[in-house]
Amino acid sequence: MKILFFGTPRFAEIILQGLFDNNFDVVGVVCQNDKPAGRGNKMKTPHIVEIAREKGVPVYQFEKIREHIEDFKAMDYDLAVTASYGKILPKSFLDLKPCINVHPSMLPKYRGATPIQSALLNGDTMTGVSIMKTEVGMDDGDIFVQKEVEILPEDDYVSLLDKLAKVGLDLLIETLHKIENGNAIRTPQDDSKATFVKLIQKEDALLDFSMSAQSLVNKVRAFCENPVAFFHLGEDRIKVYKAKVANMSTDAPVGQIISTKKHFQIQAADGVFEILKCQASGGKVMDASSFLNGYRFKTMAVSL
RNA sequence: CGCGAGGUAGAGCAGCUCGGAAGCUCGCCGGGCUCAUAACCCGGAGGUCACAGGUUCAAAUCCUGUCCUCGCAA
Repeated sequence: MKILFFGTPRFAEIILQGLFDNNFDVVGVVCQNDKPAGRGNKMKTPHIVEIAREKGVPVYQFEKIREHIEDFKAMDYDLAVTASYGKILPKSFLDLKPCINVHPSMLPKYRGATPIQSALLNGDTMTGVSIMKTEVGMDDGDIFVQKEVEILPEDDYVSLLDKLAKVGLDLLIETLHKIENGNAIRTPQDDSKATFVKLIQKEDALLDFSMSAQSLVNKVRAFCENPVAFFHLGEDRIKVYKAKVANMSTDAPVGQIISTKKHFQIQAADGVFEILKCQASGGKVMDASSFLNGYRFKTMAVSL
């Protein structure tokens, strides 16, 4: 069975690599265009391109899928597989050949672009992965199989994504075999239970200390890779990569920095938020003790 | 040529404006105090101040070039 793979970021990389490792016949990889990124706005090629090229698999970076329907018609493949491709596939493409999708949530919960972050933000203790038929609608196709995955308190976006991708790979392989053998069964989603999650904006990552300490920690966990939770301290912007709820209570006002000696602690609405790993503008990411060793506090209250 | 910050001991920083004996916090090693400790006290090791040129009696500090790291914006 010849597979045409669609996907761009890390989640897709893991799935694609897994397909290669299990000797699936991937005949092409479609991913997003090179984009100007970082300092100097140099063009950056998605990392998945390297993974594909290592295997000698052709890579297609189409700006608009619907303008390349003829190209797809000319390709020799049996099934399209998508894994966080990042764009909605047009009906004209979906009508060509069957297409299935790996979605990191227990559909119909968390349809949309940010299921992993949303589960963390909401403090969920369980999430999962679904393999489904790709349809024109947003993540609303029939489900082949799905499996729950536990979210541990210490999980963050990166660790959870890795877990979900691995489970997703297993489920995908299982489904591919069933499709090949003609015994795949799929069941419709219960649309009445569907929930949707939106793209993340940079401002969503601002830490508002009038929220609970746990929800602040959840924000840090959800955004640890991008855009990274942050707050303003005087003129500086501090990005927080890792944090926990400190087991203590004070009567300090919200946003007050409680300790800068051994611990970097800030008062939140209902408790104390402790920073474990952070970064100031222009500086490197460092653990709290290193940060506190050198940082010169000009103010002891977070700008709200 | 998008805007900006920075490279000084194992880590994080000050010193640079106004050139003139390398400092601070933490860690590490040794000793002391303590019922005890992430606490406290005393002592110690550890740095060609990113690299290369230049100016100077003298450069971490001034000038020129190179390499590297990072924040913002897209």
